[in-house]
Amino acid sequence: MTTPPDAAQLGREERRAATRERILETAMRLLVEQGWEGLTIAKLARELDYAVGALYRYFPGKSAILTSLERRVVERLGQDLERAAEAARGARPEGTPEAALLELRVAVGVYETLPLRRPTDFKLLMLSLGEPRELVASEEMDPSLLPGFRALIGGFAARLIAATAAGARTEGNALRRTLRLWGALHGVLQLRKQGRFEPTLADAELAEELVEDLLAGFGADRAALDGIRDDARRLAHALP
Amino acid sequence: MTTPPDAAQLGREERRAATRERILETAMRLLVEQGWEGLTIAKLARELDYAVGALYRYFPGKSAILTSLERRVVERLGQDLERAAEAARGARPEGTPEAALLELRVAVGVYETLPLRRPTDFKLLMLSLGEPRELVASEEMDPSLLPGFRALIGGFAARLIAATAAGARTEGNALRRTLRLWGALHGVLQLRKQGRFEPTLADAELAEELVEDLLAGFGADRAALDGIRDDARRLAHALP
Amino acid sequence: MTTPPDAAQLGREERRAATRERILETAMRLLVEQGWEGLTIAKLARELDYAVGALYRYFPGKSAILTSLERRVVERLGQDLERAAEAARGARPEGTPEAALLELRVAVGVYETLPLRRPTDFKLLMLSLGEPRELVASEEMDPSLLPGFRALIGGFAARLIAATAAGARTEGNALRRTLRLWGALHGVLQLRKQGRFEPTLADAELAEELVEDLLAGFGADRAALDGIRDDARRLAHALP
Amino acid sequence: MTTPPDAAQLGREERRAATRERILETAMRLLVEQGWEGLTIAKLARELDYAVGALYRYFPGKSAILTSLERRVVERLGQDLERAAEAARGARPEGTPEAALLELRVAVGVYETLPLRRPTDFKLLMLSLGEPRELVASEEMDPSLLPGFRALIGGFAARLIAATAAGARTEGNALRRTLRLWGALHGVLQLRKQGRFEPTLADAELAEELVEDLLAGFGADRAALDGIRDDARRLAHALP
DNA sequence: CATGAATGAGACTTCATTCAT
DNA sequence: TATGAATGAAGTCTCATTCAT
Repeated sequence: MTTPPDAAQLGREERRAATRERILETAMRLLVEQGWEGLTIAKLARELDYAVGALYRYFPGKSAILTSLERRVVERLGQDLERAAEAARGARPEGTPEAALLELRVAVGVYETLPLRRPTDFKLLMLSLGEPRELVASEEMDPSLLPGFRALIGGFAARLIAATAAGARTEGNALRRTLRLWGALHGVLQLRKQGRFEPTLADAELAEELVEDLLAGFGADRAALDGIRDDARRLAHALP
Repeated sequence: MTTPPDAAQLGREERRAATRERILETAMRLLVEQGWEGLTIAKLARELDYAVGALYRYFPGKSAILTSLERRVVERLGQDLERAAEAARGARPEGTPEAALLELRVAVGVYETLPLRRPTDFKLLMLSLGEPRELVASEEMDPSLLPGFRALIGGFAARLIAATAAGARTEGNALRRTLRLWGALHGVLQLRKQGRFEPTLADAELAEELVEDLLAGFGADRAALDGIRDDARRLAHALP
Repeated sequence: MTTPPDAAQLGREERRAATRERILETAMRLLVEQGWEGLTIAKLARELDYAVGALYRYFPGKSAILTSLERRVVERLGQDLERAAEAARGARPEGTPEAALLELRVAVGVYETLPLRRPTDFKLLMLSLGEPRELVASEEMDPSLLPGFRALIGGFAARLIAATAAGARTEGNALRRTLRLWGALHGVLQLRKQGRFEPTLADAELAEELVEDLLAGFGADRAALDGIRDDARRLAHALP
Repeated sequence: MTTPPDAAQLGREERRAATRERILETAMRLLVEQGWEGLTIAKLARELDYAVGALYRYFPGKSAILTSLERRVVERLGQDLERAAEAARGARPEGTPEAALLELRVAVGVYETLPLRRPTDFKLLMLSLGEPRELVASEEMDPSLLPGFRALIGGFAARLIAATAAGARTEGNALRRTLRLWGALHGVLQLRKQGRFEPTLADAELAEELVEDLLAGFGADRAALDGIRDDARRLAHALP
């Protein structure tokens, strides 16, 4: 039942993966451009210059596509976080409270700049988090999504702990603080959509202020936050 | 030629309004139970034991129903805020910083407890705020929704200003702080849906912690926050 | 089973007739303004400031309204013809070929000017004659329509015969000529709708030329036709 | 990567065209049998033993079907005219007045015999010309219909001019005469539907008489018309 | 692997008609 | 008589999915 792993096969597998990727790319674009009802299989196929039936060779159905989209978003966010950590590492003398705070701040900045860096990714998250019903019925929910999600949260929490250890802020449950930070930040970013009602809502600095408020609320020193602000911004926006 | 302009007429108007209400009630339930695509005219009619056509005597179309739902939610939230303000007024000596802080804290609590007090209302807000695309196309968006929304925000902001004036917290732009507070709170509340992934997310105290963090970040005294916590909880949960 | 014909009853009957008339008037307007699908019972009732159900006290159904509309058109056309004959009578010395020709010409003019004088009536005729299917299913077709129609045709034919007898034109089957004349005239008038494709089609003189061609084809003298043209025009347009 | 661009490909295209044809055929039948409201997508699908959705792969909507039907009718009429001209060419010595008159007469005969040769096509024209409102909203009216229509009219006019040049009839504006002829002929043919009221109306010779009347009215010699009548009839009826 | 024809349920909306009040 | 709430079938169109080629 196993297929011979020779060159031809590999080439085939690779082409398959590339096609899957193309499909997901286009699906994501349609999704955020035209909303849920804008993503139809027929439109997707037309956009890809494919036949409708062909898509079903790559995905068992529409909801599988949606699940894959969600996973991709989570994965990319994880990669962003890693890259950001690396970039932040060298910006301050290692081991200092400031270094730990900057690393934490940049990690938050990764999410903060998501609507700018990957608007479609962010919109998908909005869709996912906003729907009272699950996007994809729980039974068919790909369980592999969960670890990715956990890893993300874990990464944040680790940085909070590191910052604490470095004396940058007071004690407190790191996981809970992470979740508060993430939820709050997402909530504020999400308000941007309502900018047509209240222009202030579309304001990009609203999120930055929130993050500083919260970190200050967690015990971080306002002066220290001021000191790293420019570097944090630069590093976060420098991400792909 | 003249029609009796009293009892009979009035009765008819009243029954009409009652029917409208019933329709909205049921629509709301379907919406939050089954999501956007779960609310179909046919299902709504079946649930109401009505013929499909009958609904169109009460609302010109599906989007009119959605708009009405949104307006109702905003209106009720406004009423909640007023009642909460009244209730909070007597709980502390008037004019003291604590009184101002409590009033502010209870106002936030109104939103904080919304998922418990009016789960369907909250879910509708989630839906509204979460959809990247507008629920109802902007052109047909009932403009009367906007003032209600503005009034809500304004009410919050006024309380922030009052608290500041009473010395309960440091200076800062009240409107921007209101928006941050609201967005952040909504974001954290919204995470509860994800409780199946991460049980902590369903935790009711997460929101409370966030609010205290933020108010502290705005300059409020942690001790004062501790002092009013129980009263604030009680007053907010006592709302209908 | 007969109702007492006293004053009150009569008044009631009269009011009933007046209401029927109002309904027909409005129905006709909707019909020609918005086409078949533009005439709906609900719209009709709204326009009349009536309840839907009320209309069913005056007409058993929609098709009864349509039938009544058709009858009214035919009746009014008959009245027009009578008035026109009367008016034409005095314009030329009685008994002369010219008098007979003028009377005939004016009778034709009655139909020729119908689109101007009663646009809605004419459009209804277009609708009736143009639909391959009967407008109103034959079974429910009011048989009283037929006599009116026959009378109309008969009136025309009589004038053709009179004109022949007076030497104004050559022999030929009067009924057949009438039908040819009527059909041809209607056909040309009907083309006006296509004026947006070919402006000439909207030209009012096209019909006049056709009538003269045909009468000439029937044997009438071109000079005589020229001689009565202005009077014929004037008399036909003077009708209500 | 290249797909076989021959047999298979062609076969599919051909089948597609054939299906389109089948749809149009059936639509035309329903249309003329049951009128505008008799042509519904559901009925059409049922008649074709198709699913409703399938039709939308061939036509973007109902009005596209109607437009296509109209175009087909106009196109076929144009082809008929060409064939008839060819057939008439040899029947009389070239260049004689009689040859020109015959060619003209046969061209008219093409339309005259349309109700017999292509009853459904004629009924569609009745529908099109008879509806006061446009069948298909002007904006979505396929502009390619117009040239076909113009060409048709132009063909008639050219023959009238040719006949005049050959001395067969007196001077007069050819285009206007064409339009009169066409409109009048259509009007008389259209009366046939009313045969149930007045049997004479169903009479096939009524149209022939009209045409001769009109051509005579245009100045043609009655004797010449008599001389070509049989040939004209034969040639016109010989068309497919 | 790819195609695209076909399915069929289901979406929203309209409308002539009935009937309790 | 008049009202207007209610019916329910029918309208057009969409869409995820299947399957023979």
